[in-house]
Amino acid sequence: MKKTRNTRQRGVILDILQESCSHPTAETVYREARRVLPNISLGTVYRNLNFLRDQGAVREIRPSDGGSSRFEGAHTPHAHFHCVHCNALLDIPLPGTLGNIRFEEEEGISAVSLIDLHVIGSCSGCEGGAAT
Amino acid sequence: MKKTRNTRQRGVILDILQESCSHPTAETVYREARRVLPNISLGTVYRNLNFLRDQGAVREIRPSDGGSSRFEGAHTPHAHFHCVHCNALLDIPLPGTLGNIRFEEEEGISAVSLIDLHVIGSCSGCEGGAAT
DNA sequence: GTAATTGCAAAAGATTTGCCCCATT
DNA sequence: AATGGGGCAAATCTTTTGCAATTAC
Repeated sequence: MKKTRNTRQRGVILDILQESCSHPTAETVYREARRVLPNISLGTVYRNLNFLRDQGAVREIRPSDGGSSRFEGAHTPHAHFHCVHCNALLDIPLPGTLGNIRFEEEEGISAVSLIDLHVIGSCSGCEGGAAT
Repeated sequence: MKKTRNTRQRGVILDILQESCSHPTAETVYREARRVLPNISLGTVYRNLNFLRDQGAVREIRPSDGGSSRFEGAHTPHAHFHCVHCNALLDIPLPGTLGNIRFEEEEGISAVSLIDLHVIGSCSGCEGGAAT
């Protein structure tokens, strides 16, 4: 395998994700990163996000409502709650019962590597309010 | 509310989705539709897919691995299995236990409108095989 | 007749990539 | 010094949109 280097850019990007709990988009990570490295480019941010994702250091979340990907430092398995009004993304526990389900016994499934659960609704900040 | 019309294009698109079980992309729906309506445009396909989705007649699935959206005729709630090797998308039952979980009791959640469960792994056709 | 809808083509976003230079090892 | 990685900009890909012409009602 090819060896990787510890560049300042990569470190900064990883730091940002590990310290954030807002699940930023690539663009947001970019803006954050520029405060530390004013010359960093968006392409570099994307390349590193993909790299870190492939290494398992970062997780990419694709909102089911069609916005851009959001990222988080990878920690223990959990699910996500997505507020349709304000677009907030919250970590929530992964229901334990999902771990007991033998999806492999379903017709057509051979092995399961990941369970991705998105709960969509309205967050406390937005209450039941229907945003136009 | 504004009134809608039953155009041939819209009907054909809905038919395609209701008869397919492969969860086609917009592009694929477009190719299918052209067999019946050779002049239909991709823009029309997108407009109608969005329209039908908003009416609840069609469901849009955004693969967590970053491909384009896929569509299905809306039927009873179910989850999806996504094969990382061949990209197949299969309907699987939504685990009943999820219905019992009171996500609203989680910190920050006020109301839940939809549960989106994606199980990712390898399908029977691909077995454990690692595709390059 | 009227307004919703289409086809076409251009536009908009998001993400990727080529290329050449620079920095890490 | 060797080469992985960065910066910049152009390219890609998917999806949306403006507009004039068309069609369902």
